[in-house]
Amino acid sequence: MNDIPKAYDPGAVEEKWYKTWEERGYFVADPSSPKPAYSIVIPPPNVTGVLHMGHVLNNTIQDILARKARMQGYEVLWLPGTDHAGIATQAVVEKNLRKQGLMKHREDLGRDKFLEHVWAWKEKHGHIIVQQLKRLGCSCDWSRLRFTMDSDYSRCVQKVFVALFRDGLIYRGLRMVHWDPAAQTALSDEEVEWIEEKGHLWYIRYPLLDPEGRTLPDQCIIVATTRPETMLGDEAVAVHPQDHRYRHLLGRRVLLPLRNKPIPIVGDAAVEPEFGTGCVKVTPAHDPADYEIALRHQLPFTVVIGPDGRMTPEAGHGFAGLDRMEARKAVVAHLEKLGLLEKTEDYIHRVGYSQRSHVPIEPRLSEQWFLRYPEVERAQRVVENGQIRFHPEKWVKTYTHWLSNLKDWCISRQLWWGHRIPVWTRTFEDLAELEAARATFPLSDLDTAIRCQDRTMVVATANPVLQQQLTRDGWHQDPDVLDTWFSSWLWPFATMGWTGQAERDHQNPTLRRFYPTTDLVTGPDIIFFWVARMIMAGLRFMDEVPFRNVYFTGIIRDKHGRKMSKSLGNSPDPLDLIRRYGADALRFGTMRSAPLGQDVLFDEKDVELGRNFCNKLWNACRFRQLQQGQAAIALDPDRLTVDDRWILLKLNTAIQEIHAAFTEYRFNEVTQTLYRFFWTEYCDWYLEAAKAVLQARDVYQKASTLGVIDFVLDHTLRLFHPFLPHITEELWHGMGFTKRYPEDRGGCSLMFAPWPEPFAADFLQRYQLHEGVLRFAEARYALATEGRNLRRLANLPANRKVKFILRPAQPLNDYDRQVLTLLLQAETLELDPEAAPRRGTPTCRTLLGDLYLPLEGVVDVAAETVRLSQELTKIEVEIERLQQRLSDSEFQAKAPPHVLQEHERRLHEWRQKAAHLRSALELLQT
RNA sequence: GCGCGCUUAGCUCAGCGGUAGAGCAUCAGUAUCACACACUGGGGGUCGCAGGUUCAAAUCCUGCAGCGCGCACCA
Repeated sequence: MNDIPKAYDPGAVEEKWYKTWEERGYFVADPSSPKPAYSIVIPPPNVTGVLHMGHVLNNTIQDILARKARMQGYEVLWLPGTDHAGIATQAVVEKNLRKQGLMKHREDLGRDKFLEHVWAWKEKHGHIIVQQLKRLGCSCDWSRLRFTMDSDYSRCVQKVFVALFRDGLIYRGLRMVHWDPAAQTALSDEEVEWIEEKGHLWYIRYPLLDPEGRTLPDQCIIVATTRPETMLGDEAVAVHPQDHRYRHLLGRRVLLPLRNKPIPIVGDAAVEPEFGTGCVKVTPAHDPADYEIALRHQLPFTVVIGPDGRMTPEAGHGFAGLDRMEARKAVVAHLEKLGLLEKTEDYIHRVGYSQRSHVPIEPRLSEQWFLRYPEVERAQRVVENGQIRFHPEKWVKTYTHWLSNLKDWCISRQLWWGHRIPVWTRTFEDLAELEAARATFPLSDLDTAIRCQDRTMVVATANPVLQQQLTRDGWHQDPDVLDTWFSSWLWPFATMGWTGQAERDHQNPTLRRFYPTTDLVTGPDIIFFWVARMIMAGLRFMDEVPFRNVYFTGIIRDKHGRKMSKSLGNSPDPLDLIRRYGADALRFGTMRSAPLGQDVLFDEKDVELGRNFCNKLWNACRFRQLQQGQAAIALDPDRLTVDDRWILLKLNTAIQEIHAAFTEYRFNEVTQTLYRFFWTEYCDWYLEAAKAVLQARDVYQKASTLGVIDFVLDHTLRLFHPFLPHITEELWHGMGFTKRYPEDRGGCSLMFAPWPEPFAADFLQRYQLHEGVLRFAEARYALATEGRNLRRLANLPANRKVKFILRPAQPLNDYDRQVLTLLLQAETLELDPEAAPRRGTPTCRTLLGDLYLPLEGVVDVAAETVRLSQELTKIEVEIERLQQRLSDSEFQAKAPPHVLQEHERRLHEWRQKAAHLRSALELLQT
């Protein structure tokens, strides 16, 4: 017991307890438990990723919620898992294989071989993030670890696809999509980041042709463009049909420079006459707006930029093969040489970048699969009417705005790593043959949906037998995979074993108990990608919201407010922080600096503070352990000192504040309250005062105080446990608190000890815990501070024992005197109602009386005179202000009585202080 | 352009109608027997600007400015 080390060393303690909890199955959720249910599903991290600060913030919050719920007596399911992260993972593996020289392009290996490599990569790296979450202390039910590419999960994805396909919400079509030339795949609208950039507006002359197709000297139409390289694919020039500058040219043609191709001038209302020259070059295959114009005017689609971002042969000699950015320079150079570049203006515009590969996206015309979102209105309603609550609430607006401006979701990706689209097609010789084939499909198979167009039959199926058969029979399976989010949006129920068969799902104990989940904790950056879509999927397939509350964290930034990124090198490795400071320290520091709804400016200092705090907690318990003597088991009202009552009241206040903060998900406030209570109120004041009893000989009194200490520490450890799970568990056992609780409620582990509740009224009454106690205790603490200041002013070192004299303004008993002596670090404190100071005696006035440091001549008279005069001036200003206030008849008439009283009390206090200062000054002068 | 948020001590933020607060940083002192990852004391703010409401405004209202973030097909 007395060999507890002076400094807390988290390393061994943390690993030991995590292992114990896991081995004893404490994290496992039992659906058959009689307790009420509490559940969270983890936002699945990338399976091959590593832990970053965002994960730390996010998962610490989830762990706090889960651990608190367990203590509150809930059966807790925190369901963990990982995400296959299509583009990111495939890109990493491709890069790796290329580095190893195993391939140049994935086609070199072929689909099956390539996927073997990805799976091998997943097997190799997949456990890393899980291990890291464990190291952080996350109390997930690991027996239920899920992966979005698990076979069960894949079946869910396929079933959902088939169901939506059957309902006509999923369709395939030729569309202009956002194309990522680096990953070479289509993206959804949400995956494009619009970044404002400095660019140019190039004004290009397109020579006008006469009706016979001959060039007309000096007659040109000038178009303005930010992307001159696309002109190689122009098929028209458009003007507003009502624009009288150009109306007469409608129907005429211009000669497309560099390609020497005649193209028409068309009238289209989409053209804004005010912008540029009022003439738009129309590139149907490379611009969404131009695509629409082209459809309206039946223009051809000439593709001049290939899927890899290089110019195609269609771009013509001299350009074909160039990268689009090189082509831009080349086109401008050529135009300049030909004298067709009218002018170049600087221009700030927004360029779409792929969120994944950070290259400019390229609008591209291609066949893709789309989803018309289901349950949109209901999804909007459940958030607006509070069935799902957002914290902070401000995100509701963002959410509903997005939902009311939805476009269909492009769900196909030209990748190999992911859920392959479960669609097989076959084109038959004639309709009769098609009908014959169609008749062979059982209509009762809910996992299969069929659509026919002409002689082509499209079969979407999640039925594995049928899938194999179709492949065997030579049907063609769609080569694309689904957007990763198309699997993530099913996460809350697919992870719980959803099958889509109502009866089976109804029997599923996990779904029954734990769906809908209670809380979701995630970043606002994926409100559209994930949160909104989960709500839609939940409503569609479970007919119930997926969660009751969504807590949106802030984004973790560095201490300068910059986003954390690998290239900036400002992203600390959480595992390194854990090694150096401990997981508890990291958790506490992160939570303490993370206010609700605001970005978190992370500083390693926060973690240091967390470590220091753990050390403080450790030593406070160590101090208790080092005390000899027996502690009272129950608190004895007759033996409680004023300090005991004070700390009990402060504890109650802290519990109340913590409850209030938790109901609003204000985790940083909880940590701040805990910090203040434990460090300032308990350690700095209460423990120091309690030493008066602990150092005395009265064993009964000492037992009582030790009882209070144990009572407070017991509560403190429980309150801290969700934030600092490891150290609190260690101390819970070390202090022997397990003996105070039943086996399943704290006797074996702090994890299941009861969550502290504010004290009941009869408790407060029995121990006489009321306002008056606070006043008196705090007056004594204020006196201590004043006295320490006196000592400081007299330049007396803190360790020099000195005598203080107090002329008491109210009776003080011997216990109070002893406490004050201790708090003042005094040799003695003499209570003398007649005390009259000699000249040059440092003195101050407190609520409890005038305090003297009877050491003449130790004060620097000049300096002290200045200081006191300045203070007097300040006080006189305060008095003046208060007097003015109080003499105002309107204030007298309208201010509530307690405010009036408070002002009068304050005025009295200030006047007392002023009077004392004046006499102190006088004492110095003479 | 529309919407949202922020602006309080050197830094990060609390406070949201009745004497301006915390942590860190800073300055001074301390090896006191829980803790130097500590203790003690101090200094530091006309609460972005301008109006208004009120007996009383950092706090409520209006306008302005600066910063940040969403959303929007003006090439």
